[in-house]
Amino acid sequence: MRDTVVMTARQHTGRRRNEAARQAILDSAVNLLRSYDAAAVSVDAIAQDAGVSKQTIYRWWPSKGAVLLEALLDRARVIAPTPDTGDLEADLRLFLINTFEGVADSRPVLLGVLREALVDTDAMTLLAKFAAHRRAALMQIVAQARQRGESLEKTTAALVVDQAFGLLWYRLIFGNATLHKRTATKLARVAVIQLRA
Amino acid sequence: MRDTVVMTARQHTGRRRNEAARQAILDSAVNLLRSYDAAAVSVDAIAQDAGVSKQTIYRWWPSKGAVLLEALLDRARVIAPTPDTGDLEADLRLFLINTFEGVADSRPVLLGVLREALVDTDAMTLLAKFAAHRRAALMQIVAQARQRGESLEKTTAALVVDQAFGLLWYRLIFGNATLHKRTATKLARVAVIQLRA
Amino acid sequence: MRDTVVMTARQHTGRRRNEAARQAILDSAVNLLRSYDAAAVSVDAIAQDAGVSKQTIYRWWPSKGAVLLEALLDRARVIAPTPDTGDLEADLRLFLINTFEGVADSRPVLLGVLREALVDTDAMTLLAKFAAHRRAALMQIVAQARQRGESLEKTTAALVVDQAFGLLWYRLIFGNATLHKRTATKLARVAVIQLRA
Amino acid sequence: MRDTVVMTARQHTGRRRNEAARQAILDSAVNLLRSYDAAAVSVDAIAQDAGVSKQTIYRWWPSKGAVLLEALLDRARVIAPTPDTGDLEADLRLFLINTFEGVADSRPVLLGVLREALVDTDAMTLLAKFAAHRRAALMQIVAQARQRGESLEKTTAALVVDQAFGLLWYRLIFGNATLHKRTATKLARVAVIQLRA
DNA sequence: TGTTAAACGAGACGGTACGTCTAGTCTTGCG
DNA sequence: CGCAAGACTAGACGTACCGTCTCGTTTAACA
Repeated sequence: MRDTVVMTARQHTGRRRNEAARQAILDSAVNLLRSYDAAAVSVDAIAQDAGVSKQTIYRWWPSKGAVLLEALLDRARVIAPTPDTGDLEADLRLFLINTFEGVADSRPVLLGVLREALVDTDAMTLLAKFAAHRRAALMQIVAQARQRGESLEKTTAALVVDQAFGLLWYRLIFGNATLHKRTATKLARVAVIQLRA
Repeated sequence: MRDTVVMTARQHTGRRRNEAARQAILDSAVNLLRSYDAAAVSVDAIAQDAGVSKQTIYRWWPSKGAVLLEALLDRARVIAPTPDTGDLEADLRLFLINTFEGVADSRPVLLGVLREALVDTDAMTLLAKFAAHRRAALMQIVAQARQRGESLEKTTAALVVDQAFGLLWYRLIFGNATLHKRTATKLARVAVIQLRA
Repeated sequence: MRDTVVMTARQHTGRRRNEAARQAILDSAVNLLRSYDAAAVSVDAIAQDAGVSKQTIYRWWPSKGAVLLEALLDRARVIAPTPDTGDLEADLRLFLINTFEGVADSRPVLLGVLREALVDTDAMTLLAKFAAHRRAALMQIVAQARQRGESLEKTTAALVVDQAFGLLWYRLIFGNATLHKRTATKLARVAVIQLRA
Repeated sequence: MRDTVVMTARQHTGRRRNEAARQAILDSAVNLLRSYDAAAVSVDAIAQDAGVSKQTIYRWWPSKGAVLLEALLDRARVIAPTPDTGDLEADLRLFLINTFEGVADSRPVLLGVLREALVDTDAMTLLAKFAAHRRAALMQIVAQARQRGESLEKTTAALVVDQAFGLLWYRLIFGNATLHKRTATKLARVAVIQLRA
């Protein structure tokens, strides 16, 4: 679809994996998740849009969910780095602002991945791993503060982390409120209050 | 009928909706969601398990998601009442404990509903409405405290509410931590701290 | 449908069968068979069009096919009388002309009945009985000639009769040629030749 | 070979149609039509009996009727060849005997096809085409005689042909008389009389 | 320079579920 | 009891999608 006009068709790469095809697949996955109403993202559609055979998809990914997840990660500004400014609230604020921003325009992708994960156990495993990874990143910020001498309870930290990502997912799913920079700022502030209480 | 002069809303004639069938359908929906691997909850399966024709399901619900959602609500010990003890933290604690308890053994049902909602727009509308209703109940607790004279910011309240339900859904989805009574207690405590800060 | 504007609704007749309802049902059956694409003649449609409950249909007829068949017979100019002019060819000609004429604008009805008969054994029994009746009428013409002294073989007569009605149904079904008055005339002529050979 | 010629058409890629599946489907269609009460020939039943997915049927045929028709043709001992013995009556006799024989044990199949054709327009189109083909074959026999110098009217020929096939279908449908070899012989004789009259 | 084997496109296949449609039965309350 | 309204069971219909399975082609790497 995208290729019809300009490109002279992807080259075969013979025995080696065709990186262009991989990219085209991930692009198509994201595009379809974004453009259509979420439900309409079938593997056939991805394959067709990417100008790729369905088999090529299933050669490299075990399921649709896995494709979507990799598409998410590949694209993911979602993945905010762990800052270390020496100030707990500042670190939290930066992390959350980055995360919220990255997530904002990936909403359909994230929800698509979640949907698939709720259907397919394997996909859920992958997504859960990703979520764990993100929690670890946020925990790391608290750990840094603890290493600087602050006395912060570990149980509380776990709660705060889940509250933060919970807020994120909750609003992504239900769309009841936005995930602005201001929200992130406020969230960082109250998180610090909780942690130090 | 056509002859009668003043029509005060047509009398119901014809066979009435079979309430037993309705209950059987909702029961089966819940049972299947609970017992099997989530994916196996097909409309055919529900119909068969309920000893009902598929048509009877589609006569009363627009889609599978709608059935699951109603099953959820129907059963919902999920739906905790809004307590009013005169103490903010106590109210929050009670509400959250009840909510967590109700949710605990409904996990497969809730995730099934969520899955369907992510596929089916109508189902999502319904689920979102339900979620809004629950948020309102929690907000009500804060409003009660405000009426007792406490000065609590509304924006913060909204954030705290979404954090609480966010935590709930996040842990339901990813299963990374449980939703104990202790968690609810702790959550209530930190929520109060946030609100009063 | 027909009734909405003018009629003031059929009266209930209490314990006795409502003849108006019977007529309305047969009318609707024929109308629907004629107007729509044959396939759309459901019992619900007939009931609705006749302003009648489905149960009323099934109270008096065993199946849809039976309704259609009775509708056919009721309406049936199809049912040509057995003429007796004293001349074999003239009798045949008259009978066939009448039959063809009656059949011409009942094509959708006849095909509808046939369709139903091919699905429903009971309906087929009824239709076969009707067909036998019609064959008997045509045989009667030959019998009359025989009584006038003509020597006509019975086996041949049976063949000629089936050829005539066969032609009729064949052309009704496949629509490959029309059933004009001229066709009837010609058919009568060749039939006589066959019979006297 | 196919390769030697200049190929303008696109090369076939992809998995090729499974001929065994096609055969199995047609076999099952015929078997079910024969064995069960006509009505029980559902697409699901055919698919199951053939060990084939329903989608595979719908991939290749537009409707159930189309499958049944092809099953009929595929099997068709129905399709008698056009003989050319140099004698009109002999040719007719041979053709009709063959046709009757072929038709005899295909009765359920033929009626099944007819039933479907009366429901489904596409199927009717196919069946009508088949019928036209058969009429042409019979007409051919008359044409041969005309070429040998016999003066046979064309209009009469058309009538005779429709009478013959009409007889065939009429008796198939109503089962009022059999389609013996003797019937065919007699039919050929009277047909010749008609044609030469 | 061939030969081999992985990667690829196309696309058929089995399976499972969806939501729709009918036939025929059953139930309720009015007349 | 006849009737209108209309819910109910049973089961077929045709569609959509998943993940698997050929085919025949392309090309990197090896012989």
